[in-house]
Amino acid sequence: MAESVSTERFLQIGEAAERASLTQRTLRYYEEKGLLSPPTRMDGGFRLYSPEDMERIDRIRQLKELLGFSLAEIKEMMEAEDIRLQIKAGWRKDADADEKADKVRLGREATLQQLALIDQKMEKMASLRAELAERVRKYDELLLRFAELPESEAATSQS
Amino acid sequence: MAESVSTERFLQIGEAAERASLTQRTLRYYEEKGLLSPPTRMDGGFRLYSPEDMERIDRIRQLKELLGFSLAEIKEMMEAEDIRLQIKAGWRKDADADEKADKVRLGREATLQQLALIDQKMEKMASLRAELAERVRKYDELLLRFAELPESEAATSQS
DNA sequence: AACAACGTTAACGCGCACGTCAATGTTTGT
DNA sequence: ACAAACATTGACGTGCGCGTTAACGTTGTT
Repeated sequence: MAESVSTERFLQIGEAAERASLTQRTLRYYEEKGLLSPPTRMDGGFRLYSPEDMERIDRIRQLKELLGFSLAEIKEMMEAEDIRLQIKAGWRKDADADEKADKVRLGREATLQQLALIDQKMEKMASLRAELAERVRKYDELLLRFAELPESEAATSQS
Repeated sequence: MAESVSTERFLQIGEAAERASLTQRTLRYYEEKGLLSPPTRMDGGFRLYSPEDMERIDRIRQLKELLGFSLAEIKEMMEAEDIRLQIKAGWRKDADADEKADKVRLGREATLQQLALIDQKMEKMASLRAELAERVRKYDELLLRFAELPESEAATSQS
């Protein structure tokens, strides 16, 4: 009844996949590609995903779907996540304060990098958005002119 | 010296590709897939891209790189662009005012759809951004505590 | 002990979005 | 008239991100 890995909150691949809205194949694939560190296993060899694993999986999904990064790119970017999860998991007792501070600084830097990327992308999106909004304005303008001159030739427009 | 298609502002595939930061293969591929309507040709068969074609190509690039849509999705979305370019190119004289207004309405609707998609994506990005910013805040907090307690065990943090 | 439900690895397959020849034709400068 | 630069249409190749199938082992329930 009691497993070695404190069964609470650990999911095996079926539920993990479902909760993450991914397939089992995808989770195994991410592991193959080194995006996910090999999860703990049950005695029989079944994968057990920790809550931290689940967080990480979610982050991967966001980076991929939202920002459209390739798995290779994401692997690079996950440096920040790695450090954060290490910190959350509690410090190694063999590390002294200076070492810890260095890690935190690294995590901070990597996160700032990601923020910069996001800001860049949001800027471009905002400008695309503005362009489209302006376009709608022009459509509305045209429609108004149709409404005003019901039966005449409503100006063959240019710009 | 003078070509049939008023050579001004028309680019052949080499320059077109370079200006769009795409390859010639990609332009031909987009044409194959119906994302680009067959451009005009020189007498020898060389493709000539109009400024409108170039606009369209740029829009495709934006939708793909910025928003991460597949070419199939983009093809659907380009309905709006098609209508807009038809309008810019001047109305067909065989269409009456009602028909024109309908077209404009269609273009408007399609553009609004795209706006909605962008807004959706921007919202999600903003929330990811907030999450990362908060994370940086926590890093800074941690670093402050390291600075305050120079040599003691600086709290094995939890959340 | 049996059986369904769930998991494992390994291997092949597939659609997308092009890359990369190869063989050939066109345009342009001299 | 000829070469160098540029283009054309196939056709096959490629990397990514998984899907799918096969053969087999584990877990939980009855």
